[in-house]
Amino acid sequence: MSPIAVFDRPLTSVDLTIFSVARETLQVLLVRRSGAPEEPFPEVWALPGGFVDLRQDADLEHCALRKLREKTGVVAPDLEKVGSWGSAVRDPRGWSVTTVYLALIAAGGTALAAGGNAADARWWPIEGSRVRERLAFDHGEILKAAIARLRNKVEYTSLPAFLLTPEFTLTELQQMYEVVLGRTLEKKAFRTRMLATDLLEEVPRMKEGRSRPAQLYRLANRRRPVFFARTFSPRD
Amino acid sequence: MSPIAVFDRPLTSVDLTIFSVARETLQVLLVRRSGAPEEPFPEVWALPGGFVDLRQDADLEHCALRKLREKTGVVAPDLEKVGSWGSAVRDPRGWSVTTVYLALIAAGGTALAAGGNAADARWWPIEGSRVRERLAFDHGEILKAAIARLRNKVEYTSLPAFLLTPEFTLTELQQMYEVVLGRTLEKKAFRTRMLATDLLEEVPRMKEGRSRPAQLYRLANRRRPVFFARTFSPRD
DNA sequence: AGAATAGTGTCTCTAAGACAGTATGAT
DNA sequence: ATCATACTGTCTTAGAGACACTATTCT
Repeated sequence: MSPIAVFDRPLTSVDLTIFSVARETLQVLLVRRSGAPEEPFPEVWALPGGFVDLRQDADLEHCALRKLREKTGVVAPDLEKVGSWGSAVRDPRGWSVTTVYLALIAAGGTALAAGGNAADARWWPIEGSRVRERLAFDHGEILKAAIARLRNKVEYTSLPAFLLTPEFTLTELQQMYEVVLGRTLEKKAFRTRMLATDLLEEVPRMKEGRSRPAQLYRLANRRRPVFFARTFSPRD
Repeated sequence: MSPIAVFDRPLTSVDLTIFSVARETLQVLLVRRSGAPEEPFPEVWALPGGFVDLRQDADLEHCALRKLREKTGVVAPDLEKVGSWGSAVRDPRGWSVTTVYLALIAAGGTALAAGGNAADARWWPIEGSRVRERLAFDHGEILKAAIARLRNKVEYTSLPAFLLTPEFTLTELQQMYEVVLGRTLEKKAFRTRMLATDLLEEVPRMKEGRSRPAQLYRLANRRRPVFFARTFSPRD
């Protein structure tokens, strides 16, 4: 094989699908692209992301974490690969490959005001499998795939716990599942299932409200989501 | 944002994890790298793959299909993204990103003799989550992730059907599942489950053998794997 | 007392696991 | 008849779904 010429190298970027829940709706973080006319898709909304910086980024995940920090000021508790998209035509500047990550962040608390172009970052509600706005590049298709991945994974993991503040009630957790999945869940089955794992720890405190107080829980292990049993489950 | 200099572009490749089953063992296709001393990892076994050809390949999946065809002469019935790996150090030639695909091909029938360096392509048995040989680059880690993905997906899809010839018996299908998962399955539950979907179609023929003939089936829809019901399954 | 929300009891239903039993071919 | 393998009957168990019921706070 001959040496690889630089013109054989595609443009390489990272994009992020960052989800949260606000006002009982799944939301995704988008940024508005620069208005400079030499840029593709000027002023069009897009997934946050950007080109890999070979001097700054040790690997793709570091690059994604850096972009996330620059755009939102948060450190993602969970960053998951969604896939990569690469073709000759997805970017008018030439053959390009993007690697896409997915992150869930807690509702409300995040100030988007950190970066320079932060005024042009905002949450968009998911309607079905998309946002109302038409997105730059193939980001509409990518977002669709990320939502599908998220919904699928929520069926059998504790991922939605990352959408909540450190302490929460079972009802709040159930609401996160329901918002992401777009359907209601049965209360008793949900609670039995959640408590059957070692996912949650009671904290010795109740959430007071307008009625009966609710037990507060926190994640027993903040790092990675728990996987629930599924079909063909191994014998023990 | 300033224009992207070519030296900001990582090397970009595609690698394939191609699995089959032979002699009751899951096998992965590996190729031996060139012995030329200026190449990294000379004569070391590696996943088949190579750099994207910006003039030849329309997109990453076409590139993967081309590599697969060049190495094995088969057209993959199912090509699935596993993920991408990119870092400054995974290739000694510089910052590189590889996108990894997974394919299952039917046992036995495939002649590996197609390409030029075909003598250096062979099936390696999977032992646990790896092959005995030490692989080039980070291909050991990538293979481990691909096997994990495969095993996980087999728990709830009809993927192993792609490991079989067009017509097969339920016992043969069950054996494919058992080999991939590395554990035995209960016969009655397996058959009930398979026949409960519209995955299979009876063909009006039996497989004759040393004992009672077995009903032959084929896939009702050859295109994509079927997904089985799982926890939190939607109400109908 | 009544509203509101937290949390439980319990029945049904489905599908997996276990495993013994029956069916149908070759020899 | 015996062996080998295909295929089924049926009991048990685990967990989801349904849904009514009880519990604890507030006003």
